[in-house]
Amino acid sequence: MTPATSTPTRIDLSAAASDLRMATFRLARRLRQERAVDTMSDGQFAVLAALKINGPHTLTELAERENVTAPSMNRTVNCLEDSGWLSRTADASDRRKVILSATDAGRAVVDETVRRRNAWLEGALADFSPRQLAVLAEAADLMRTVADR
Amino acid sequence: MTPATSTPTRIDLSAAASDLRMATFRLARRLRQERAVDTMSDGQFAVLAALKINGPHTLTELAERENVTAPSMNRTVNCLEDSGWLSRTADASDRRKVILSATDAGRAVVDETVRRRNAWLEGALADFSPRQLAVLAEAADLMRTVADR
DNA sequence: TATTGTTATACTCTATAACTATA
DNA sequence: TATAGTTATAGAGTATAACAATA
Repeated sequence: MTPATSTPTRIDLSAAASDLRMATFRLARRLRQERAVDTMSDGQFAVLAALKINGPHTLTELAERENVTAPSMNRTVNCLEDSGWLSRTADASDRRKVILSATDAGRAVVDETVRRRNAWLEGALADFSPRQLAVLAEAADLMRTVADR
Repeated sequence: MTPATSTPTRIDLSAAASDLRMATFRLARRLRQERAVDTMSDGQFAVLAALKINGPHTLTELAERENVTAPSMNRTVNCLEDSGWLSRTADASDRRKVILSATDAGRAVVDETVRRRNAWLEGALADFSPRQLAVLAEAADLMRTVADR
């Protein structure tokens, strides 16, 4: 805005970056500790949650979304299918393709896992004021923007 | 504290927790991609950074800190030692113990990685307004508070 | 006997290469 | 010939069990 704020802003940028980097790693580490009891692996959960939230996908779509190879995703999908959380159906228009969908049980597992993983953080956030929660909500949005660059 | 406000607050709390948790993991994952040495794994870097920042540790201390078993940490330490980034020295007072320290080269690798991650994040934050940077700065402070619970 | 570090071995996750079926 | 999915096999990383040295 004004010249008086432009120089501090440049200094703040470097400090803000360093602070945000350290805070992000520390919170990620703490959150990882709290979910150590989970039965499903991170990769399996990410796939199941994507299917529940964004609807059915093909194998290649899931592999690209999660940045893994098709054989690796195929193994993850096999595990989820063996557990009854995911089902394969043939694509009528292109018979090379297989449509992957979360089953009712799979959707329930996603909800339950999200609830459990959120529980600790919700407890921690309960001490904060509505204004502080709003700050965190806006920051989360900005962080997602940064991460998707 | 009326029923009219308590219910919306509880809903916001759950959503804020979920958004913050996902944003934190995504940003941490993106930041971890910025490294000084491609051959070093995330686990190896975390150990080396801990030794550089918090000083020498024993094997058991490192294993507990990183939430892995002693044999697993021993393997990580062996890799870092083979690369010349970490050194073992005997503990004079208790000869069962081995003191693990980052070498000069190891400290330099940590510094370079931190520098790269900060530079990348600064570039990403450059698009934001002073108000948005202030939001991120306050959020970083709150996140640190949560992580230290 | 308990603790610290280490080795032996197995399991999980991911990757590359090769194969089958379909477009 | 190219694409979608799958199987075969190998390389990291982590785990449990067993062992050696020291307290």
